Amino acid sequence: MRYSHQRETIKKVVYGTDSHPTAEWIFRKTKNFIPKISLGTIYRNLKVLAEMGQISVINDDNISRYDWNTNSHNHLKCKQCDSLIDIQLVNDGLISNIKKQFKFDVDDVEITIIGTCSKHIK
Amino acid sequence: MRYSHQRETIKKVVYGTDSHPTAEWIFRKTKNFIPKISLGTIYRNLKVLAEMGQISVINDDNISRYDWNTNSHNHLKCKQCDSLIDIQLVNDGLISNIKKQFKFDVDDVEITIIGTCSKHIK
DNA sequence: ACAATAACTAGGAATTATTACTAGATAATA
DNA sequence: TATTATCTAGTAATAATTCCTAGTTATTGT
Repeated sequence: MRYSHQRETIKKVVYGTDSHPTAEWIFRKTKNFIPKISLGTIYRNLKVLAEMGQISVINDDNISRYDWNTNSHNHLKCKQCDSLIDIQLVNDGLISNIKKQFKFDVDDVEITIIGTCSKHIK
Repeated sequence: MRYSHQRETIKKVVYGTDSHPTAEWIFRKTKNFIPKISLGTIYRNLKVLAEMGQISVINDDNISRYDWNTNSHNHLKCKQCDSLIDIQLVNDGLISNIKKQFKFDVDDVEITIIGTCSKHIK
């Protein structure tokens, strides 16, 4: 893996937000630093960064979002403003329970809680 | 909403499997009954069936899968064979806890457990 | 049963997100 | 500094899904 200015810049952009941005958003932001960067470069580097475990990919309504936070965590998804909020749920017994009950080796637990965030509740 | 032979057939196809099929799979199956049906008709009717609450939509790796089971339930997703297995986890306190802790009105809790299913564990 | 009509369909074009391809640019190395 | 393997920009291709339209069909009132 060779150093690349593009990849480092993309990484900084992802690390600079909590907004779980899409590739398109990252593209627009990165263009502020490298105006001639192409969308293909964004996708290719997001993929390798994910493979290297430096960012994680979130699957939201058939579009990929990216997250600097690679620790296993969960999301509140607001239907009204479409935002994703990070939370940390503790599911102590869950993994061993699943393993016992279904003979299923757990790698990851994805929990997304869908509803309405505090901004829209009066 | 008018009766439509196409929609009824699509619904039967979805209700006839536990495999969480994609639109493409449903298209192929439905063609056995209505050879000239078009993919657009499949998508349009899957959408209205979902809006009517007669089927549910699962978001799996940026492709939509459909499920006759509209009760809130969870999935085990096997990395090896890419299958989705229905399970029912009880999260009693979770919803009221989320509401209290984050002032977030919960509509639905999506839990997908990713790993390796029993078929691949010797 | 029949005509009027609003909703539905087939077929294809358009859109969106993403990946693939290629000639030229650039980081690593000797 | 020359070599070379990897990377990029730009563009074409692909995949999933939605949109559009002329023609078809279920429904409703007669």
